[in-house]
Amino acid sequence: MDKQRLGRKEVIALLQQHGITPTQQRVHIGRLLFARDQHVSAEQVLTLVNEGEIEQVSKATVYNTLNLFTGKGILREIIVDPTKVFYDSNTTPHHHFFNVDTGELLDMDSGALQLEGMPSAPEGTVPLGVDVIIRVRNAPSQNLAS
Amino acid sequence: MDKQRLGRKEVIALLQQHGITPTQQRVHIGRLLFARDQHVSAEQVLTLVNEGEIEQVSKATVYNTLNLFTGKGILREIIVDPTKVFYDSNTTPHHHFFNVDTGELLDMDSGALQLEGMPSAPEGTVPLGVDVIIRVRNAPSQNLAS
DNA sequence: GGCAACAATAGACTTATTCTAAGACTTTAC
DNA sequence: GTAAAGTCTTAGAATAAGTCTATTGTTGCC
Repeated sequence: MDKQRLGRKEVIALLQQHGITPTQQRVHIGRLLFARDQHVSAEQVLTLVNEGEIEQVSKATVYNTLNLFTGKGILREIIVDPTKVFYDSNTTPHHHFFNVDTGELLDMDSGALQLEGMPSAPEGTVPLGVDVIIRVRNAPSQNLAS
Repeated sequence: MDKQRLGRKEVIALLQQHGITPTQQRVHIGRLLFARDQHVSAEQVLTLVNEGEIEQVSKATVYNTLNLFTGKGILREIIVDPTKVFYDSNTTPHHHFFNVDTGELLDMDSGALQLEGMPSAPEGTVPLGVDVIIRVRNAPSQNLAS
């Protein structure tokens, strides 16, 4: 996980476009998140954001901000690990591999998987989105020494 | 959630077929779970299993048993709700709707949704299964009073 | 019957996330 | 510029799902 950053201006613009007041800490968090497509947990964000920097952000604010961004649609929640939530800074439609051995989450080549014959949502509900997760496990180590 | 039950004999046979020693509490839990296809949380199982009965099962045993059944393939874990894990007593391939407003989990008509062009698992991993979840929310109440 | 292996238990513990109550910052009105 | 109102942030307490530990109970086997 490198420490690449986005410019403040771009992040501020992004937040404002989505009706989010760009406070210092939100911009700070946003700069880390939106630097590139990535999967992070709240704890990782908390660590990154306070890494040897002057600006400190509290745990509560990290959680508030991640939830706010998710609600506004600029971040996507991924629920695959029973012990914690991941956040994906890529909100375009795509799917994931989840390695249950390592806890790693990987993007699937977009376009690789097509869904055919999507059923309509149950009575009285409207669809929010589709999550497809292919659960994988480390291959048993056979002939790894070739 | 009604209290329908399966016969002890059938559950014992099922457990033994999967190499599980059929102890009293495992059979008790199994009778509730396998009475029909359903989605339950560990807490629900704990409540059900101790509902006005003589036989009591501890929390630790409920968790141990659910994990054991999942490992042996007679129960399926469904991770959709960030606050808890659901267990599905229907282990045949099928997908789900998840209502984020109510926390309800519904089966999707099997065969409704087809996956085309499944990509291969990443290097060094083997696939375990595919989870498809359509997230829905309660429809905003327009013209409900017709 | 006695023993070894396995299973169940109560309750303490862990950990991600949320809540609470207080203080700090911003904005607007004047 | 100042004050009131509203919005954010914060530390730390609270919550709750799930796991662990150390002990006791069960079961099959000779």
